[in-house]
Amino acid sequence: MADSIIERLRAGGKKLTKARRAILEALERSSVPITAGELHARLRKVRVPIDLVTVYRNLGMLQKLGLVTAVGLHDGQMRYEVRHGREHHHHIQCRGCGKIVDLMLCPIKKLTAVVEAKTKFAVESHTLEFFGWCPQCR
Amino acid sequence: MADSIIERLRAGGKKLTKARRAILEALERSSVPITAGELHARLRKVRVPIDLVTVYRNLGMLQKLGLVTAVGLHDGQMRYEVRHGREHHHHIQCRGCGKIVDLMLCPIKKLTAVVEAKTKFAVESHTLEFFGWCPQCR
DNA sequence: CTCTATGCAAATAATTTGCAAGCAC
DNA sequence: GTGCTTGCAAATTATTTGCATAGAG
Repeated sequence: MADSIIERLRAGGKKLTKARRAILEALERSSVPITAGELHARLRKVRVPIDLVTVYRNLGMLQKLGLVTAVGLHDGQMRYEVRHGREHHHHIQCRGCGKIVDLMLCPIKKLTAVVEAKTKFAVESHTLEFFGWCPQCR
Repeated sequence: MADSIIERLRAGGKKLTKARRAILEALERSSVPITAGELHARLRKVRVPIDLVTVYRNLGMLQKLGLVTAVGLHDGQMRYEVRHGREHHHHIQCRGCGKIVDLMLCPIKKLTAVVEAKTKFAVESHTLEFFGWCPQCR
């Protein structure tokens, strides 16, 4: 796990517990965003006796620190992925099998100024997700 | 309420009930997406005695028929807006007061071909939401 | 009349909160 | 030691489902 993550935790007055370390490592292992439940299941499979509540609490905290990003794919639950040290990107999910694929692109940056001019809002973030049918399902 | 909506309902084997008409009218009155709960509250305020369950069931059905669109703004609940007869667009929500404003723009159409080429998915839809701070809250 | 729609109660599912005990620093 | 953390139980919130009755076409 990157040193800078530990620094960011310290800067937020957070401690590096066993549970927390396991959560961060599991998140870093995943190439696509996963739900709190999936994360919890993966940890238990590796014999990390952790409570689901702890997973939720840590995901929330990591999000506030900007180390993790939440992704909502409209299926009733949130998914989370490491943000720290990874490039900003978006996703596409298959309507058939639910598979998620990273899309290493973002056409929004140039648009932010337009949005700010139109709305007078100070744009802080955005979400962009695609839905469709993967090669196997279509 | 537009005739074509009634036609679309009929085409789907749906009836035009009092509750359904009220839901559609309330949705058409709203300029921004609203939650099932908000919709329910507005109907009761106008003395339309309808059950929350009926609201949910109708929103789900209208979505399947393509008459309504679901918008997820990452705050634990879905919002819905009329799609039929309105132009495709996106939204921005204030992190402070929660206010939602329509953004009549969409930079994604041109991008769809790129995404399809990259992923081999057949892209069906997308979501794009902005978050930031409105003039009053920043 | 027939089939869809609704209300009411109850069930799910995801996520959050309270509190006492545990662990990092 | 002291304060952040965790586990366990319980509460919340959003949404869904079962079933008998009511209503549209």
